[in-house]
Amino acid sequence: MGNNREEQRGDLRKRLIGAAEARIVAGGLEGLKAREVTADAGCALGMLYIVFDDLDRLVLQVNSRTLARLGVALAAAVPEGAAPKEVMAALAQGYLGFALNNFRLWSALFTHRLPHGVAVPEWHKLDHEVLFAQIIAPLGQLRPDLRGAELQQRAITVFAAVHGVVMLALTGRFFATPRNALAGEVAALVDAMMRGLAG
Amino acid sequence: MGNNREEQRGDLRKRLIGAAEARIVAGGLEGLKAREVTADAGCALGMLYIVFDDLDRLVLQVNSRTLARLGVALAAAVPEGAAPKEVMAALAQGYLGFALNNFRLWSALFTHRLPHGVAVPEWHKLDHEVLFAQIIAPLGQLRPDLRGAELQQRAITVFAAVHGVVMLALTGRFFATPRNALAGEVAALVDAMMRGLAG
DNA sequence: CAGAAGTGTGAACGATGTTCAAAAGTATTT
DNA sequence: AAATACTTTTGAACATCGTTCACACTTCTG
Repeated sequence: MGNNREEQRGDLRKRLIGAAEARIVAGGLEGLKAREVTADAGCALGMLYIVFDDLDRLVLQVNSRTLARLGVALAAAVPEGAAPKEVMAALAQGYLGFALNNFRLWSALFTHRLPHGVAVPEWHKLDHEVLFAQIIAPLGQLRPDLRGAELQQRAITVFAAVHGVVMLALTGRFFATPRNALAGEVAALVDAMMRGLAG
Repeated sequence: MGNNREEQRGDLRKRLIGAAEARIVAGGLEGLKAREVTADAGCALGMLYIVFDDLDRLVLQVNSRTLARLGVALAAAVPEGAAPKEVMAALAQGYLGFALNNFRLWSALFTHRLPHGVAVPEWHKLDHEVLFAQIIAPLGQLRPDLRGAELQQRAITVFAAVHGVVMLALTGRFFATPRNALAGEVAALVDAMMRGLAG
């Protein structure tokens, strides 16, 4: 328990982020209310707007934590010394697994929007590198002709394709992809992309 | 101009949908306000809740119109008598073009959410078939082993992959895919998927 | 034309994010 | 230790939403 003011402020910061995360896990992004989260954290309503600028910035903090956890989960999903194609397949399945196991936190990453005209802070943008960082190396092996910005861009595209399949299956309210078919579809997509790329 | 009550009600319905569409085009989904849209349509606030159940149902009507237009745009994007791979490439570019040219209406298709526990009406679900309907035939030619539900499922996956790339590039607030690189990335993705599938 | 039935209205309600004057707490000075 | 200046916290008040519903108005019926 911190004694001086800085430590107490830091404590409150953590309590607010934790409470917000719990509320999102329990009821999704739209279940996050300023009054509830401050009550959970044991502070007055106004403190939220002193510690963070507004509710949106608090969500950004939760999202950054989720991204960090996602990075760890992806790294853990790749077997040691696997071939590039196997790394890709493992990363895709790891991504799908994380989305399934942390559905509401993962969903908040992509459904949260800042108000019009408000830019995403730079520190938060950088946290999104985990989404494609581990794709770059194996993709570079499959496509030695791609380098630097081009390679990174293609890695983003590969991620986006897998993400699209997972996203539409899990949050799309139209044509339902059955859960038991989802892993197979993701595998088929990655396999096709990799075979086509390496072709 | 309708004279009897049914016709007047139908007129109001159309005016409300048109006004809602215009508001979404002008300011996105979150720029759609009940008071503004009823003022635009020239009726009292309460009429919105008599003609439609609530604001969400009105958005569903706008989205259905957008989907219908998307279907037309996709059909127009495919050249006569093209080979399956070319049809796929043309559909993907057509989809990207529609998203770019109708950004806010297209965006509303995927960012709009119903409240927790409210199911999407069946008639609206069916309107989403245009998203993958035209993919089925060429995909079936490339993969004669896939049939029926499996083929349709794979078509959905192919659409979802392309959609993911377009979505993240256009609405993702992280890693920006430059606009001039987007068409090339989509083309590369479709090419890789098709080569891998047919391989 | 009187009354019944149906239709349209917009003030009022409840929920929500945000602000800010005042209260409570802490540090500094005398 | 008391008085004063400064900082931190509080929660009532505000503005903006979607939504409702008692009432006014219109149209049909006898």
